[in-house]
Amino acid sequence: MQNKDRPSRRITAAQVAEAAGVSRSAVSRAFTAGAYLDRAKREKILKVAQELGYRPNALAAGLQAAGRSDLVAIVTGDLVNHYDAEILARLVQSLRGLGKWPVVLGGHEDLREEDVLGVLGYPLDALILRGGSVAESVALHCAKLNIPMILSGRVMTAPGVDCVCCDNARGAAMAVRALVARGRRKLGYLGGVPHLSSDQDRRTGFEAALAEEGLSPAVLAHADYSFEGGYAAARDLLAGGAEIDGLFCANDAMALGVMAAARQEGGLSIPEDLSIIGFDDISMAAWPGFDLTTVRNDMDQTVSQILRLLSARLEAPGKDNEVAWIEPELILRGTH
Amino acid sequence: MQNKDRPSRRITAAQVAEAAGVSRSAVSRAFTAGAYLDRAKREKILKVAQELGYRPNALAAGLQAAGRSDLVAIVTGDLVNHYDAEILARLVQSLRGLGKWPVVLGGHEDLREEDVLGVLGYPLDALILRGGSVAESVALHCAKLNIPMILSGRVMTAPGVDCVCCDNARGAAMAVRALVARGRRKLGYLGGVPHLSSDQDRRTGFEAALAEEGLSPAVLAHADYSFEGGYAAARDLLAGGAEIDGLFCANDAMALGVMAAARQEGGLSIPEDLSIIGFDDISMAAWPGFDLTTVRNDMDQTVSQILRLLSARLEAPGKDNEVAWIEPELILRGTH
DNA sequence: CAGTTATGTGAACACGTGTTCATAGCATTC
DNA sequence: GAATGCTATGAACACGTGTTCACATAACTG
Repeated sequence: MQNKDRPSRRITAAQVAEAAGVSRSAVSRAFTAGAYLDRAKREKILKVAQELGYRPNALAAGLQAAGRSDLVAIVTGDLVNHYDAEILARLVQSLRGLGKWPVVLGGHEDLREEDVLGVLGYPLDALILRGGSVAESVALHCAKLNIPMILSGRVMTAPGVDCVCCDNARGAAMAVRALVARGRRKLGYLGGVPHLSSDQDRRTGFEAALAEEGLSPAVLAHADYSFEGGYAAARDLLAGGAEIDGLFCANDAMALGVMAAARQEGGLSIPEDLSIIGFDDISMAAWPGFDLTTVRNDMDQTVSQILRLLSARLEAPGKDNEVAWIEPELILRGTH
Repeated sequence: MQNKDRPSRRITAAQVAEAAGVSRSAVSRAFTAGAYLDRAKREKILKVAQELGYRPNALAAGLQAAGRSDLVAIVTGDLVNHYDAEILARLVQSLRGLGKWPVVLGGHEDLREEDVLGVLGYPLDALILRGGSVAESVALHCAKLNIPMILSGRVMTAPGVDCVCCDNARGAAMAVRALVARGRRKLGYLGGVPHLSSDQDRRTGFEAALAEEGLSPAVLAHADYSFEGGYAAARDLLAGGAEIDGLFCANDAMALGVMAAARQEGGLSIPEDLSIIGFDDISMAAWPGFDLTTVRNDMDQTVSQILRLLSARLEAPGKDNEVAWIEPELILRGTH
């Protein structure tokens, strides 16, 4: 039916060669920096190529030098969480700086493990996994395929797997000490999904720091990391008559929800009636009207460490796995 | 230096064939649904493949049947804008439903046109471009490469380019009428980047609707689509003594910033002293504490239209270009 | 001038797949 | 029993590129 030279096919180097009256090799060389090629010839080829709209097929090129496809998969957390969205933006930008192309997965609630495994069909330079519960299974497959994996927000010990993680327990302890220093004694913890290690670490850090002060938790609750979840949890706590004067939340979004509920449903003043500290330091936390005291889980550091580990791994694929710890920092604003 | 059969190379179909004692063709057939292959043989091959951790190389497979690489590039807007982040999340999820892999670009302020052109090196099934100012130039290159392009948030007439766009002027008019119905007469417009057509359309729609009511704009200002920008703009307006009783903002983030500034810097009550209406209806607009009246730029509809146009284009590459209009909807909450 | 080195060039190969082609065995049909 | 159709299989090809190889030619060097 269709012509053999149907225009819907992409222009190929051979066609450029024919049009320019040179060999196909010359065309390839024209697009390869530092290749031996007569200057005038190269210019002519590039001109013809531009006219025809030719561009070397990256798929074919990637097939060539196995082990450098320049594709990097990113499995991101739910983008409704602003922390994940901001991390992703920085990650995409930085990867481009390294000449890599990011293939993005996830970003919504229900990430299918099947999809993550599917992307491994591509000879990825690396897989960057943010948090998530599928890490173990994915790491196994990555190992067999010799695809480096970088885990962010969690620690895992496996060959070829590097990790970037915030010292969650320490961050939680900083929050506790700040609350205690303000005279708060009846402290609660509002966690997220309990089976995530980051949540567990923040909770145990909270409890340990509390114990050091000779205190015990007044409340241990959990929601779903969302503003709405934090709002609902706080409303339930207030309705249940929970007596707390300070609340440490496992992320900023929930903390903001708690603030809204405390003010609107409970008629409380913050921080007079209730101190609140969040975690992450998303850009929203600094907004006037929120002015949230929080534990910074530094995004710039996280991303730059991810990129450092990535570069190191690409340079020495067999090197020992490494864990880069991000030091939390307490950002004092107006809610504690 | 390194062994020819060094383990750092990906397992290939030929190796599986040798290990299973079959031909390489058989291995390929084992992974191809509906191919003639003895059932026992297929099972054996799949078993050996799993043991070796073999997975067909998607790059080589994509090279095979030209025109179906299953790669789709998404050029997203700044992910600090929650609207773009939420759209991206939905887009990524939906594309996976179509079996496509999204390569994501942008997400930050300074998108380099060079990057967008670079991704065209891959034989993309399509390029999805959100807003942006690089559309014309990119469309030209896409046309030459026969890569379908879908533009969202803007309209452009070019062969092979389909568009999804909100009726911005109509949305602005809805906001104006709602404000006038509330008795507001001194209305201002706070726009975003003035050279974007979406901003222009919202502004002209604002002015036209105002003219229909026999009014003229009290203020025409603009910021950068961010909360901080909205805050600063509102502060300046207040300091400059601008007399307005209603403000229509070109997106929700700025509207929220304006609210914060009006309350904190100007001591104003909303909506008693100043009515505010935003645009987009990001999830944050519904948060208690904000409760922002806004013009919904429906994300689900936008994404589903993008996917519909994508499917149609893939099915019939030569079909006429199409523009899908999204009808804006006024969401009445507490700030107008 | 002979000898070495640097520069150009096209043919051929390799990358790893999906698919066509030709062939063969086997079962079913008339 | 011959003819037909279906299933199964390996060899060979095509996809589009980067790079090596072999071989020229030109430019230096002593």
